[in-house]
Amino acid sequence: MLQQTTVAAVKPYFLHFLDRWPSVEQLADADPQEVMAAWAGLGYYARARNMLACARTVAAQHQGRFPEGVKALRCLPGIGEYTSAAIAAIAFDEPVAVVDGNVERVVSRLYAIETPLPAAKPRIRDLVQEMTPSERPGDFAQAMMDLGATICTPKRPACAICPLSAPCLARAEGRQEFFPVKAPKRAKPQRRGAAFVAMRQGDGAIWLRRRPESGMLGGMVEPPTTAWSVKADGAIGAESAPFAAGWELAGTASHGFTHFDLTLDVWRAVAPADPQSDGWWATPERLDEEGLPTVMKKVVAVALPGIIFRRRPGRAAP
DNA sequence: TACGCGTGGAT
DNA sequence: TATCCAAGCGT
Repeated sequence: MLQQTTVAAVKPYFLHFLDRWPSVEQLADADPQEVMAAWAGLGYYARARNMLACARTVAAQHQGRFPEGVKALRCLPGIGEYTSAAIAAIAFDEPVAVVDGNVERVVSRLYAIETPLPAAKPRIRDLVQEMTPSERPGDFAQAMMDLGATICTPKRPACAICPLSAPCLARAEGRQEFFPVKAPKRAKPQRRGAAFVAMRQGDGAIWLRRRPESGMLGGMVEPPTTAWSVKADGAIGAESAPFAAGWELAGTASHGFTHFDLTLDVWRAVAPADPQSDGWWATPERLDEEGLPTVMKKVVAVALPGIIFRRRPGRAAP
């Protein structure tokens, strides 16, 4: 959960998952759709699929206990170089280099590394491996990460109280804010599409479907949307709807993803009882449990201004 | 190696 | 408002 995600965002999800699936075996036996719904709002949904696959592997092939050693850990789904090293060092006392974004920043300043990231990663990993003590390597790893998170921060690092200020080469030159050097990132393209929110007469249930397992929002629930194409001028027409109905334009929903910005035209209609399309009806009370990703909650909110999503772990309803 | 992959808080 | 960035991974 903590991969590329802050502790504050993760905490309520983590507590809920531990409560709902307290052991590796229980998670391994979980309903995948329920796991995806429980992850909704946390982002990077491949992590949820990987975590479930990881639990199944640990349960089936390792008697429900995580294997010791970075190499065995590294073979598990969703556990890469950082996570395998963190588990090995913190849980199994293995003196391996644990390098996350915080440590990259600390070390790049400590040695004033001019090579841009991510090209500098191998060099940083070697330096951290040299620094890692054989005694309490897990505490060392967490101390380095916490140093980066609380003192050696991206903006305005607190060098005055930093235990590494004396040997820090960047600090000596007064250039700490210029590290780490990063490769330039490309501009975010704009994309456009349409979403179709169909309501059933009577109970106001909404027509939903599940997205393909791979790709954007893989395995997540949505009101039907078109493909998201390179931005064109003007609204996308109701002829793109998954079924015929009295579609009317309700507005637009915008959402920024990591690598593009999306604008969706939101169409609304009272639909036939049987749309003759892949999907299912979800009543307003059930919408929370369906676990819509954030962009889809925005879509529904545009179509139905009265709707309120409650179960966003740890956050007030919008 | 470079890119695809979410979301929300801080500045 | 715009930008950055967070306990990265898989392909």
